[in-house]
Amino acid sequence: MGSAEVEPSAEVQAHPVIWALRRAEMALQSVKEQRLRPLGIAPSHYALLMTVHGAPGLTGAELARRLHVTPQAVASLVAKLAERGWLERRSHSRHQHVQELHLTDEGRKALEDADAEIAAMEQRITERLGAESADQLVALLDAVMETVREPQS
Amino acid sequence: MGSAEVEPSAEVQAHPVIWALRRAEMALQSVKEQRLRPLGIAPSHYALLMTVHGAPGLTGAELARRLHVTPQAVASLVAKLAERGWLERRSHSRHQHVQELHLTDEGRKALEDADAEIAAMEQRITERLGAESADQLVALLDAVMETVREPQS
DNA sequence: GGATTGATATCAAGCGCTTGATAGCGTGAA
DNA sequence: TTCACGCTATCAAGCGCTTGATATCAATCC
Repeated sequence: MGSAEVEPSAEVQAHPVIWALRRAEMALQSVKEQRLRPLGIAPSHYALLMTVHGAPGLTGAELARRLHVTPQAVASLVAKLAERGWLERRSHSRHQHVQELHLTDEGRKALEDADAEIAAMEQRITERLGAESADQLVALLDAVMETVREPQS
Repeated sequence: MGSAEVEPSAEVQAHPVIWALRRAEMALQSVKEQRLRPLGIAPSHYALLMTVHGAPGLTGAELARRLHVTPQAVASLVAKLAERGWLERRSHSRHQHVQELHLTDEGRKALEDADAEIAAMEQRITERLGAESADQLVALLDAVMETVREPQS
């Protein structure tokens, strides 16, 4: 126990923003996984369920685009979640071999439980930072994302 | 091409900080990989080389702890980099089966090239945000990390 | 001194994702 | 009508990492 909490200091000092971002995100993902594990839900499951919840009737391909993974990865995830009875595949009216994805009632319940955990994390962060700083953090992160995606100088 | 740039809006709205952080980090990692690819260096290679550079003579196990991966993953990486002639394994004086890791001159050169790319990213971000905001972003990210790691309320 | 503990490295198997390739089907141009 | 194109899903193989288990050796305890 007691993770050593060491870091590649040379890199941290050289590129503080990039490393602060990576460290924070890794910590966030790690805690997310710990909180979701008792529910039997992997972070990828949560992301998938959340996306289907926000856009019922999605196809696997569209889901893959939104999650930034390949259609094969989505197919594998969907198969597992469907087998658990959390997700339902209905064939599209026009295109029969296209599958529209919908949450089942059980799926909605599971998502609700998972989302409560994530919401608690978000709330603790917002409380600690304060609403203003939280908003500012989001704005700064968006700026970083835009900057980084701009064509290289 | 043209990534659709769509997002699971339900989740973004529900947990703005967590998602802004994830989006920004994913964008950062994606660009990092694109910039490193022409050099034949994966992000994991870069992180490993950087860590060995900052602490020459590290063992594989210690390296694994610092990179937050398993010793097996490190061993695989080290084997590849040693085969390329970028990394050298010297057996420890007392413990013969323990390997101390050192960069070769070629390894240092490769790391230099890679680091120039990452440094350029950091610089563009800092220029865009301004020094003050960049410092503030780092502070906010550190606060997020601390908050998230605190024992649950 | 000889057994136990702890840290190292390494072998083996599994998992989740990737790239690559294939097949079905609706749409629009020739 | 027909044929090429685009988007869907899916099969197959590979890769990087994980968990689990094992062997070796220094340090420590009895």
